[in-house]
Amino acid sequence: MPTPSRTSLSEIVAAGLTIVESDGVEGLTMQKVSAAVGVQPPSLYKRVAGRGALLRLIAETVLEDLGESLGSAATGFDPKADLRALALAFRAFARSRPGAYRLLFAPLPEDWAPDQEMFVAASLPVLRTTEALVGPERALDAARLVTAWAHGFLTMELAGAFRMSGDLDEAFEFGVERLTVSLTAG
Amino acid sequence: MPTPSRTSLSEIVAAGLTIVESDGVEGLTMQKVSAAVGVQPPSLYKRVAGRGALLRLIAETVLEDLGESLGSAATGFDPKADLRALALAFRAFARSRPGAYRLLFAPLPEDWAPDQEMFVAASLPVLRTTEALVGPERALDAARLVTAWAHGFLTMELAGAFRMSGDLDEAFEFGVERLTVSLTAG
DNA sequence: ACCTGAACACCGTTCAAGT
DNA sequence: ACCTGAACACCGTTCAAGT
Repeated sequence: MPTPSRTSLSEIVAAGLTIVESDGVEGLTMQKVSAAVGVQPPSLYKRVAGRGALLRLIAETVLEDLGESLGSAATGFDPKADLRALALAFRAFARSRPGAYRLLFAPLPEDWAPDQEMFVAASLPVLRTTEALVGPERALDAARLVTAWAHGFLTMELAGAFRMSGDLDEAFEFGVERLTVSLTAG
Repeated sequence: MPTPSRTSLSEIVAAGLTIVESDGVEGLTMQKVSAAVGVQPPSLYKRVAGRGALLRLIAETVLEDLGESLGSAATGFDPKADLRALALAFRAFARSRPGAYRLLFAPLPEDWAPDQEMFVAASLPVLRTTEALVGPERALDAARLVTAWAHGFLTMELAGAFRMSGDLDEAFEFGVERLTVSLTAG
């Protein structure tokens, strides 16, 4: 006699996302997730291979959201304006969902990092913009320069790693400007 | 009747550093540490407040090492050459000790992040170099641009986040060059 | 087919008891 | 003064048993 389903994979992922945001990656436990969806911990394993697999699913969801944010930030008309818009969208995303953002680059247990292609897909708007700026030859190097800077900046901002003195907004704008210059002067 | 000490704080930290390097931050358990120094887990609490405190001590050790690496990379004579040397030293450090490097920016449990001033101290060579390049006014913004890029690049390189196509060494050199240009053209 | 309780191997941490 | 074993509250995960 079949037992009626009391939860679903998407509900589990959604609950996990909420927990990651409030308690961080370390705070995501199968027990919290199971409690959030109204089930006992062992039942989760009917839908998810384990904690690592769940973290990957959550991270992939976040990557999709990030990709959408970036995708709608770039217009495709003015590459210099797009570069700035992408940077601002990136920062806005990380600041509004710091837990989710941190998950993307957190050292996940046992090779549960999200699929490589999902990172590529999410950063496609950046690659298109740098291609418009520096041409196809250097587009990838330029995209790496920009994304590395943006990611590093946000990681350090979220970690409070440079709250020394000075305005962080200004520091970010400084970065955008100089990067834009360096990619258009070449 | 006093029991003879069977270990020491420095031995514990050293053992922890080794474990972080081999097993990652998540892999550092008090049990592994205690086994490595030849003691029972509860004994560690005589010298260290807990796992978080130990991680902080380890991270501070790593920060000191990084600061030394950076400090000996810059000569102080040629700021442009120093910037490149700093970037290469930074990358060499992260690649030779990825576990230790990752620890620096890992989300540590409960506010156990290393002291703010230790980050500042470690990155002082970068600040001195950018000051020589762009002047005292913009030195901090410029240092943040460089360190954010370098940190972001290494985080993504270590995470395998952009092993797509293309040469990573080349991408790194591209970044150094463009950043140097952007900081000397202003 | 899905859920559950019990169980196992692991955690961090506390504490009374030993020397 | 330092160490230990026992204990506690928590983990992730497996599995036999229920419906």
